[in-house]
Formats: sequence, structure tokens, C-alpha cells
Amino acid sequence: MPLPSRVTDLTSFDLLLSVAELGSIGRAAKAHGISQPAASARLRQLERQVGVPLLERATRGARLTTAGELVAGWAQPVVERAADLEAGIAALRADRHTHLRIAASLTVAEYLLPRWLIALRAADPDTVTALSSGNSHEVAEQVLAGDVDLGFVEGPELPPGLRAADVATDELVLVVAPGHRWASRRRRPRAAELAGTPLVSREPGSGTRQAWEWALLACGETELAAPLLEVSSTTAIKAAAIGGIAPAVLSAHAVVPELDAGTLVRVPVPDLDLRRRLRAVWPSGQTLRGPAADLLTIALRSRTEG
Amino acid sequence: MPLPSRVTDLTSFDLLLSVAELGSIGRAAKAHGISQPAASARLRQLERQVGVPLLERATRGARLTTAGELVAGWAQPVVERAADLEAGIAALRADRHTHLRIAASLTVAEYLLPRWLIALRAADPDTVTALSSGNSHEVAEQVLAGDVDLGFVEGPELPPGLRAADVATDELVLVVAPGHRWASRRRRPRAAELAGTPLVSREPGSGTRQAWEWALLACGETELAAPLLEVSSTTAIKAAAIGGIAPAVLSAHAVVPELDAGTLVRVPVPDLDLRRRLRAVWPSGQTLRGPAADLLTIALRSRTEG
DNA sequence: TGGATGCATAGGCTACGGTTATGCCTTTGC
DNA sequence: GCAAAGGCATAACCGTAGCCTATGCATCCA
Repeated sequence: MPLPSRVTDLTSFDLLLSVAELGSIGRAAKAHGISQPAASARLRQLERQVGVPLLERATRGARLTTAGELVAGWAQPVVERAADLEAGIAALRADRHTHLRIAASLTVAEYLLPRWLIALRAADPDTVTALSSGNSHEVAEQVLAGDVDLGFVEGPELPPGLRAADVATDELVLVVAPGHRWASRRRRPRAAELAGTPLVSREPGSGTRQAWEWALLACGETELAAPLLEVSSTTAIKAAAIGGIAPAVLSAHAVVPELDAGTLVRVPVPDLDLRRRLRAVWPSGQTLRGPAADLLTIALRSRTEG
Repeated sequence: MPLPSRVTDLTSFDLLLSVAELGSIGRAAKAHGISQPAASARLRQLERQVGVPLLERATRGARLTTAGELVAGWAQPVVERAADLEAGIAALRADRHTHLRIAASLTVAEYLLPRWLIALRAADPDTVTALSSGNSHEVAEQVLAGDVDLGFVEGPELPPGLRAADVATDELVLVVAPGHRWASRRRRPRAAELAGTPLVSREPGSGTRQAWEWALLACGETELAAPLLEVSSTTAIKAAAIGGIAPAVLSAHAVVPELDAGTLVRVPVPDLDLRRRLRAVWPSGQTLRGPAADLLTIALRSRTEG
């Protein structure tokens, strides 16, 4: 189900937020680098699309109406997450000549790194960061080879020659469609049944898949059923699980919205320990300095907060 | 600071998510109601803007690259919040001939209602909901007058003739710019100092402002300083507080991102009880049924989860 | 080997969003 | 009381971004 066109263009909503902050359409226009008539037209069109007046235009400026306040409140989280997206893209795009090179496993890169990068930009405004992503093994390799200044890995393995610091913990969760038999409280599976059930999962190299298999092995389950379906993206896995194809195992971060909405149900598996540490790593001999040290500090600070 | 143009158009990112879910550009195009060449062009342009390939095009379909997986992961929260925004706008826009009419105070409408409406649409797909927003007193009036089927209010007051059920608790927080003296742990203000300090605040009718004043009165502070600045929107209040104009009092929900980013600092005020109940209200004589009953159920369920 | 599937390219059209120029209204200050 | 300034709306013009249809090309499969 695609997003309705009413909300696909964030420019107008961003402009509305600027009007709320600055108190006039003209100042908001200037802040966005467009002319006042252009801003006025955009806001008028936004009001037409919403169907109710959002601004009270006065001779001294413009103020939000009650409806405008509501729309601004709903729009703000959208632009905040868009800022996260932008920070991530900027790091992906950053060409070779950057001040800080980092590598991160998928989980860290997806759910934690954008916020850290925004905080880093506040601390070191001129720092350009380049991000490369891969599985934990690849990240460790890049740190050891000196290709990056700082790495973020998941899982227990840690090659010699690296120092590490915990920055977060991640938890895998088993999810099924609401109609699945495991969704019922009395039908919860034990380790043996889990091992014997084909799942929808990532390709073999995936850290998530490895962690799942190791957790089962730790329970003494040596015979693991082959996956029913192997797909490349988290989105596709969720779609397959929602469609009732098979149960799936994903990072808890990834399924928050689906659990909220009830389109997926979490199945507790007390037999298995599915938690894993997310750690920053850097070469043993080396003391971090400059932006790399700042980023590590930011990551450690966010740990104590969360 | 306006949003970079790279992320202002969500259409391409939404399309990318559909490709991840459906496995081919053509199917994603069909899901979005556009032609396959149009989708192909959009994705190609997206890749140009990001600067790295996002898709592996094969003869059998298209799969996400590692970078594509990252971008999709960052984009997903954006489109989710955009869906909340859309749900809110749809309720604002809904004309008179609707099945369910609700009224909500600003805090509930801003932070809780969109999710509930999305869940309601899943339960009753054909229900059209109309939302009106006002302060708690106005909401209660509308419920009593029969103008709406269900209301959501904040604060302790409750007119006779209404039944109520708790759906959430809200907490007000006192925030200052990082440089403010109250930001220091040893300089925390007592009730008397709080009462004597001009704040930046909403206009007098606001429920947030009333709750703050009542909390001070409950401490025996009868002499309250007049606000330094009265502005109309939450956004403007935050901007003023960030700018160091004066401390501000806002719903905890409203300042989560600023506290995360460190642009605002929360000042604990143990002297004051700033919590308040958020409640659903409906006419005493009446048993809720249909969509109104479903919405109440959804709201109560979300309470137990959160 | 022929058909089906799926992505890319080409050409043409529409419409949207931007700019500058200008007008009108209200508040402010001498 | 009048001039100046601040702020929003309207008008006329223009460039381009994005969509569609038609078509081509590569790969997989029967």
C-alpha cells in the first residue's frame, strides 16, 4: 500500500514547521531559500489538501490555528526521521577524502548510527563521515586493516588485536502472523520444535541467522531445518512473515511497528538466549582521537541514556 | 534549517520499500499505480542522488544491495510516521457524513490518536472518523452535547454526566537550554524560585499552562510570575527555549527528540507533581458500540502495552 | 527455439513550482 | 495625522521534472 500523495512531499510540512518557529511566512521562506510568494503558494496549497485552515494570517505575521498545530505536531516526527535518513545517506555517499571512516554491522548502521552521526555533526560540524556496512567479520577486518578508524560489530566473536566497548544490546525476536498456532499462549514452541521448523530467513552469511542457529546449538539442537525461504531484505522477510508463509527471526528494532500494529506477534522463547552485545571496536595499540573519539563518546553516552 | 531536498520526496523511498517487499521493479510500479518505466527512472534517479547502487537488477527481478538495505531501513521509519500524519489529516479533513466523531485534547491528538486511528482502520476498514480538537473543557462539552461519540481529555476535572476510562498518563517537564543555570545538577530550583521565574508559555487557556500553575498552587505558591513570552505553537516554544530566552514547560512527549539531541535539558522538579491522566470520556447513560467501542478498546489495549 | 518475464531507452506532453513585479492592508513612529 | 515599513496576496511568465506509450534487449524456461 503506497503512501498517499498528500504526505509524500515533506517540503510543505517542513515549511509549516518553520512558520510555527519563526512566526511569519516570509521569514520561513527565507530560511528555506525560496521567495515569499512561493512559500505562500505552497502553504495555501497545503491548506487546500488538508481541507482546513492551518494558518491565521495577520498583518504582523502568521500563527498556527488549532488544526495547524495538530498537523505540525504530526509532521515533526516525519521530518526528524527524514533527518536521520539524510544523515545516513550523507555517510554512504561520502567519497574517499573524509575525516572519519567507520564500518558498522547492519543492525548498528540501521538503528543507531544516524542519531550518532547527527550528534557528531553538532560536536564537529566540519567532519565528513564515510560509512561502510557489512557483517561483523568484515567490519573487524576493515578495522584491523586500517581501512576504517572505528567499527561497530555484533555478536560474541572478536579477533585478536582489537579493543572493544559495549555500546548497546540487541535482541532477536521470533515473530509469526497473528493466525499462526504459536501466537496462542498455550502453544508456545520448545527448542526442539523451533529447530525442526523451517523459517523465512536471510542468506547464510547473515549475523542474525548465525545468532539464531548458535542459540539453538547452545540448547543442544544439532539438527536444524533448512529455511523455507531465503530472501535478501528485512522488508521482504517481514512481508513473508506477515503473509503467514512461515515464522521469522529478526532484530527487535526491526519489528517494533509491526508489533505495535498487531500485524506480527512476538513468540517468547525462554529456552533460548537471543540477546547479543553491540560493540565498538578499534585497533588495540591505538588511542582514539579526533572525531573517532567523539563518536565513541557519543555512542557510549547514548547507551547510558537508553 | 530546512530538510535537504534529497529526502523531501518520499515517493522514491516508498517505491524502494515496495521493491524490497515485492522483489521486482515492475510489481512495485503496479503497486504504486505507475508504469514500469516511471518506476525504473525514479529508482535510477534515487541511486544517482544517493551516489551508490541500491538495487541489483537481474533478469528475474531486482534485489537490494547492502547499501539499498541500509537506505530502506532508514526510510521505513519515515514512511511510517508519514502514515501517522496521513491518518491524522484524513481525520481532520473528514466531512460531516462520518460514522465516528471524536474530540481530543491536543496532547492526545498529537501523540496517541494517529496510531489508534490506523489500528481502527484495520479493525473497521470502512469507518470514516472525524476529529475535532480543543482543550479538555471543550471536549467534555462536545461529548455532553452529543456532537461527538467519544472524547479524550487531560487533567483532573470531569463534568457530571460523563463516564471515563484511563488510556494513558502524560507528564509535563521543565526544560532549559544547556547553558542555563538550572541545567547544572547543583542549581536545581525549588518551588518558590519556579513560581517567581517568567517562562515562555502558551496562551492562558492552554491545559499545559493550567496544569503547571495548579501544580505550583498546590505547593502553596500563590504569586506566579507572568510569562516572559506567550506564543501560539509548541514549535515556537521549543525554539524560544532552545534559544535560551527562558525555561519552558511542555509535555514530555513533545521534547523527546530535543532531549535526545541535547539541545534541551530536562530540569527535575521533585517538589511538583506534573503527571496527569489522559482519559476517554463518553455519556454516562450510554453504552458504547460500533466503531466508538472499538476505538476505546484499541486505546485501552495500547495502555497495557506501553 | 519460441514465449514469457522483466528492465532500459526514446520521444512527446502536461503541469507544477519557481521567479520577479506589483498591489493592498495594517501597524508603527515622528 | 501622515509617511514608512513590514507582511501577505495576486499576476504573468517560464523551465523542467515526471509521466505515459511504444519499443528494444537480455535472460530464463518449456
